[in-house]
Amino acid sequence: MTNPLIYWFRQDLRVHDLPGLAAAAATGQPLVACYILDDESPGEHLAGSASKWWLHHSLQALAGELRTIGITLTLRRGRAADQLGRLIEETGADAVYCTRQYEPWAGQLELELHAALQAQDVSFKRYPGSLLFEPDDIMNRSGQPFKVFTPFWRHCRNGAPPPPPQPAREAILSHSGTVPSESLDSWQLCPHNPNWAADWLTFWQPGSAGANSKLRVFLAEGLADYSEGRNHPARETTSRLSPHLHFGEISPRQLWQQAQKLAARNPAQQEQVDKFLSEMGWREFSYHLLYHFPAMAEEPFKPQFKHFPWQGDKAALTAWQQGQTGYPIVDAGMRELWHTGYMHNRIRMVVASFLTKHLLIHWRAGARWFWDTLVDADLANNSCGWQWVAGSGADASPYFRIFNPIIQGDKFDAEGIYIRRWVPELAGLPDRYLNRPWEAPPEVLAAAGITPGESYPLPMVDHKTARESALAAYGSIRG
DNA sequence: TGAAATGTTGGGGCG
DNA sequence: ACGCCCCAACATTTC
Repeated sequence: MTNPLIYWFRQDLRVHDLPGLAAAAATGQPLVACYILDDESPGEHLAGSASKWWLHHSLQALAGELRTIGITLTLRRGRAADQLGRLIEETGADAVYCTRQYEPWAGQLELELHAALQAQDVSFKRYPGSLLFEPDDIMNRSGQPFKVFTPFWRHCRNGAPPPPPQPAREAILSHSGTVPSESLDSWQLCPHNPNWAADWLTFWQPGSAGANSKLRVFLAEGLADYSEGRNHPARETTSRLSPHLHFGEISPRQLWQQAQKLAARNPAQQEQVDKFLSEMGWREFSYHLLYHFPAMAEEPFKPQFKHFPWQGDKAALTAWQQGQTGYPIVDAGMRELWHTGYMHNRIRMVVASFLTKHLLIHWRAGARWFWDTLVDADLANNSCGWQWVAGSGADASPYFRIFNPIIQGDKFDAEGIYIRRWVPELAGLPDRYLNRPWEAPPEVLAAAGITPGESYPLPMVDHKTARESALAAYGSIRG
């Protein structure tokens, strides 16, 4: 009688193209599939509210998929090390397999588990599966990690392409019999009182099926105009795959392969495909940076930013969070985030620039808010993205690249579709005043039913003044 | 994956 | 015909 093997699901909530799971199946051992809700190991990087909502539904989807191949997903709550130990005791498993994670806390946990399990004669194996390229494989000529995106990505693209996804195989896993499981509902990952996610399932479908459907739609409809269209928040040109990628419901290798296939069939779209792949490249770059520089989530990558004169205006932070800054494009973005758990990437840059530069609020305050409210909250992308905007990151946008929220709105939401959707109190304004309601003549405001300062806030800061203060603040830390 | 300030050029109105 | 001014359009530099 062979001992069972535990496959420990983490941020790899899929069945297909998952090397660790394939390796587990290849052993021929009976399988115990588990997910452990660990509130302790992540420390302050414990999943936020929107992520928890997603996790609930994603686990439900995964359990369903596993069921179709005869496997029951066992749910446990507690420290991963404790729960794995308990499962080993209960089942007599002699091995634990999982997919690697790259967050500093997660890497630390993997090391500890490796030691602890080995001491009990249980083998612990971790496999790649969340990235196109492993961080240890991508180094510059002097053996150091890349700190600039362009050479990083050139290096990745010039080397061997990522291996193609593994073909789907059916019913290769045998289950090890019943192992007691907690109930997903008892974890209460979904919000209630109030249930702010009541309608989220109408636009999100967590799980592999939802991921594949998003990919299909993107390849068929979004990709053709990706390069330009991706900048326009009202267009449905972006893939919206980020939460699916974060939870590992679809593998990046699959995205790579499908996009390349499409370019092979239709060479005219190569430029669009390359752009899409390079966005995946930014994801890789962030993961590699966080892996090599684990302080990235807490500390500025550029040390001089330790002395940046951030301001801690609580009321200003609240106005930003609630989408009440008086700058329509900023407010639209913040409200999209609050209502859907998502924000278009272009607008993320705009609101992040506004928080760190117009309001001079620390990027970590913004990162924390995103962490709690985004369904795609991801430590690598979030930390690197915020540091990029704030100017403190590796290969960051120069500090003085201060987005003008008025011009950004004019340029990327020229017809005002995005603003009218998320800031409906401005819907009656003609396009030319949508991004500058304070300039609208009284009769135009009256016709649109707007009372500045009441139905919609006046700008909380003057753009020109704020820009000058930001430049002065930056001047104070320049070497 | 910016914006604003500054510089340059060239066309048109006009004395 | 010419110089002058204005200004849009574009280019460069500066933050």
